[in-house]
Amino acid sequence: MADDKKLTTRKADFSAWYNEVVLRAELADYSPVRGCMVIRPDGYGIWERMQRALDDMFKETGHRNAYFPLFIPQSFLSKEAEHVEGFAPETAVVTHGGGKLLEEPLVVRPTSETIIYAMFAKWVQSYRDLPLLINQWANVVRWEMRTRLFLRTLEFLWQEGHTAHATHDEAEDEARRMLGVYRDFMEGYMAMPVVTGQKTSSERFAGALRTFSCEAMMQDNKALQAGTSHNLGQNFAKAFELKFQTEGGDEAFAWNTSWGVSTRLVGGLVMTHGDDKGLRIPPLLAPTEIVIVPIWRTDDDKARVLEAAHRLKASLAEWERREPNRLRVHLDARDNMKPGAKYYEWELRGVPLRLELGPRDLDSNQCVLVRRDTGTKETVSLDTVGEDAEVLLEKIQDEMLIAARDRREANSLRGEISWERFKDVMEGDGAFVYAGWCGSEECEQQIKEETKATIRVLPDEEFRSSEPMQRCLKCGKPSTAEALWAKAY
RNA sequence: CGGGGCGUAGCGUAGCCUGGUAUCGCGCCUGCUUUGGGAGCAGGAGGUCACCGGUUCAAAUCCGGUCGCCCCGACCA
Repeated sequence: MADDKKLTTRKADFSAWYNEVVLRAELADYSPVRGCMVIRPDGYGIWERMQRALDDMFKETGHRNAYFPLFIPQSFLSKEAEHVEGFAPETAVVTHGGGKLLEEPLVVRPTSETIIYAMFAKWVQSYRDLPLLINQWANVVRWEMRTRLFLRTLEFLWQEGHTAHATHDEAEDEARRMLGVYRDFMEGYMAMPVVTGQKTSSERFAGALRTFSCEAMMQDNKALQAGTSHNLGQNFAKAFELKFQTEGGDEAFAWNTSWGVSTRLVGGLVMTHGDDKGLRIPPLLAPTEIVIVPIWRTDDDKARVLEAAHRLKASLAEWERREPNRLRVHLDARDNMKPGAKYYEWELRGVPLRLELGPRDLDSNQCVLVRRDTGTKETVSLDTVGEDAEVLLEKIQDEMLIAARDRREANSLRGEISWERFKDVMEGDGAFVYAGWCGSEECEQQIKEETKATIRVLPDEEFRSSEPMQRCLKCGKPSTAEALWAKAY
């Protein structure tokens, strides 16, 4: 009986643990359609908070939201050679409408570059129309072979930013800027540290000049590509006649960028912070930050504790915290469950702070605050609980990021590494390995075949090792770039 | 698409080999006692045994087929 209440541990089976947490914390459920998922209110609540934060950041950097159609004429996809090659195999295609065969099949968007740049071409005539900075929140469909809740489903929710610029350098700056926005969000809100850098040509987005990525380490030491930003060069502009007149009167193709993050981030959150008790949600993304669990013994106690708990909830919800928005508080007044059972449930659901309130507390005008991340308890006065809770939530947010970064660094390897040792590491517990690379696709490919590890990114300077790499991990020839190797989702 | 596993109540399962009234736990409903780390007792509701066909007096069980899901690989955010 105790057994089916316990989660599979991360150590015993990380993949099973992940599925159980997602299902039992009610983030999502399997749907009647293969490979598709239903995002339940607790999961969607996290996504909504992610959306809100990201959307504000996009607006601050000058972008505006728009919406483009779900259906894309099949011919559009074919206009950019690499793009069609990359995405055609995984598209869903509508061939019939209203019972009739369509003249041209419609692809359900796997991503919207083609239809968006076709529209940009209509809207841009002059350099004065640039830059054009657009974002859309949408669903997309990719017919994947194998799916996993949040990490890879046939349909998923995301945002895709699409911009057009007058010069290569402006586009490059934009792609870089948005990668930075992603990083700020992932670290600041998700408490999920990332390594940023550039993808090698084999991992580059289909149709892009350069792809930049944020890579996060999950608790099984595998990498999760959490967000990408692409400098598309003029590839799509040329395919869709996205031209403008320059200041000097010449005609030129625009330079594009695109960048996106998806509901996959929710999966990343689970695998970054979850523990063997369940989910741990960083306060800034938690739909509920504080759960009040009232405790009573007698009917008299029950009445006065519940009354006090309602008042406490109201006063916490009114608390004028320094950051915008009020404390998000839930009172668990269910009377058919004992407090202990409630504790387990809210721990599973990942609410960052639990507030216990019982007769003894009331008698001394106090309550108990329990942190979900560390399990530590502290007793605080009811007169100051709003401020105490606010301070504690900020602390939890900060310390979750520190803990996640410490874990990543503890599982990262730097410096000279032999090929044999590298293989052992990848066969064993896995790691982020910073190692030299000769720059050849052959070595990259061989390493992937032999170890399943891939180059996640050629890391940006701040992540690179203090000593430059001398030799390629595989072939021993002089290294041309430091690479971050890991197995990936 | 290859390999493996599985479809029995809301969830998890036993039964299948050897055909004969559908098993248990959790959850749910009612009542009483409980409530500071997963409550107890009593009573109760809930099932086209994935689907189609066959064999048989009789099929969850045997035979044939179909569908679906999960896990592991090749593809990918």
